[in-house]
Amino acid sequence: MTVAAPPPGRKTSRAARAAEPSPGALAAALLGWYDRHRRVLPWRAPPGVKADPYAVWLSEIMLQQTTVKAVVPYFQKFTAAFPTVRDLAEAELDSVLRLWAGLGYYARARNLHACAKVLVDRYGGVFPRSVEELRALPGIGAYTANAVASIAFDLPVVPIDGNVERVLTRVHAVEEMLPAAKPRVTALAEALEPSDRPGDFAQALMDLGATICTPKAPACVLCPWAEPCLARRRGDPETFPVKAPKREGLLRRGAAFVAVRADGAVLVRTRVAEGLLGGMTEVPTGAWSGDHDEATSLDHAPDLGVARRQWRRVPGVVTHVFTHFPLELLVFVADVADRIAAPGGMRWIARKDLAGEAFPSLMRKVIAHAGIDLRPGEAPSGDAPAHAQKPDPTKTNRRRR
DNA sequence: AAGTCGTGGCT
DNA sequence: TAGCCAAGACT
Repeated sequence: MTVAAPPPGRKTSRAARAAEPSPGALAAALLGWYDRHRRVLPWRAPPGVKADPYAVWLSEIMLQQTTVKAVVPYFQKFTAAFPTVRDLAEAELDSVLRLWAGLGYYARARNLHACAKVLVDRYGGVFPRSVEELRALPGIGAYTANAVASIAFDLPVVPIDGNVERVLTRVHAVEEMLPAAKPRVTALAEALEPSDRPGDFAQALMDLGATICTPKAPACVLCPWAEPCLARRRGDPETFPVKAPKREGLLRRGAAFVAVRADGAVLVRTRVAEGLLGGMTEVPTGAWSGDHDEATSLDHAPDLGVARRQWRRVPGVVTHVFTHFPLELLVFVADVADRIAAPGGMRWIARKDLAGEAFPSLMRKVIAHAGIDLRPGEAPSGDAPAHAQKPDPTKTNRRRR
């Protein structure tokens, strides 16, 4: 199946074109590479062993727009806490969100839980074995349906993710812009699908994209598809895939309020179930807007019946970048008495329970900026209030100049 | 169908 | 450093 490398500075000759490997040969080369270089991942079954649909599904949901490195510890936590789909279905949503906290895209956790319930209620806890039924489940789109179908059930379908798009647009030098080129990429993938080992083929394509055909500085010399790859022949593999430039979001600002009781408890509330950080825990904040007025920040403080001057501004600002907008939060801290009641819709969280709360990363930054260490087993010792600790300069963004 | 939806690691 | 972007889904 090996094709002679074209001479340097070549034009694609008729002979070279005629010698292009067949789809079957390409698939065989990729599977051979996979057998030698497949990654060992916690959710991946050893060679020759059937994959566990639950592990495949859980990992695929976690891996949506998320790196393997970030997912691994979460996958471990989830499988330990919820060994089966039924365990997950029977859990409270809040306990799922607490375990998911920090991984981002929290709709995935809500849909994960909803999906587990449907699987138990309607499928007896057994994953359906068709793409159509999988696709109809909460949180499972075209990609994940194909991923589960191929990896867990060896159905002959190809999940098209960012890796596969990159590999195929490079091999074929697809100049059409994504996502417009998506149908073409799908066709290219389907043309390569081998009659056997669909699950390995899918994973091989993704491993190739993740370890060899990387966005920057692809390791073409190690690639099983180096010779037929048109992008490599052209010498500019990094230019593929062609994507439309995305415009940046506008900066939003706001104020966050960390009320700390004498016993160390912190005032929090739960965000609405849908939308940004839906269902997650937060300290009270004012609105996040492009025209936040610092002078009136305290107007948005929770009503604890304390004087305005009890709120002291922590120097610096917490910055956070969401996918579609950057955010700057001023942080105010107030020490209040133990007897102060939580305003409606809010509650006090004991110091020892802070680490386990469903705080998204943004809120962990805010709380850390306020001088509170969320790490479990790090209760403040002695007289100094927890928030009197010096803010960690590595996690705090002081205003420059 | 284009906008919404997180986060951290990498270059 | 400042952008880029990772095994996308949903509306």
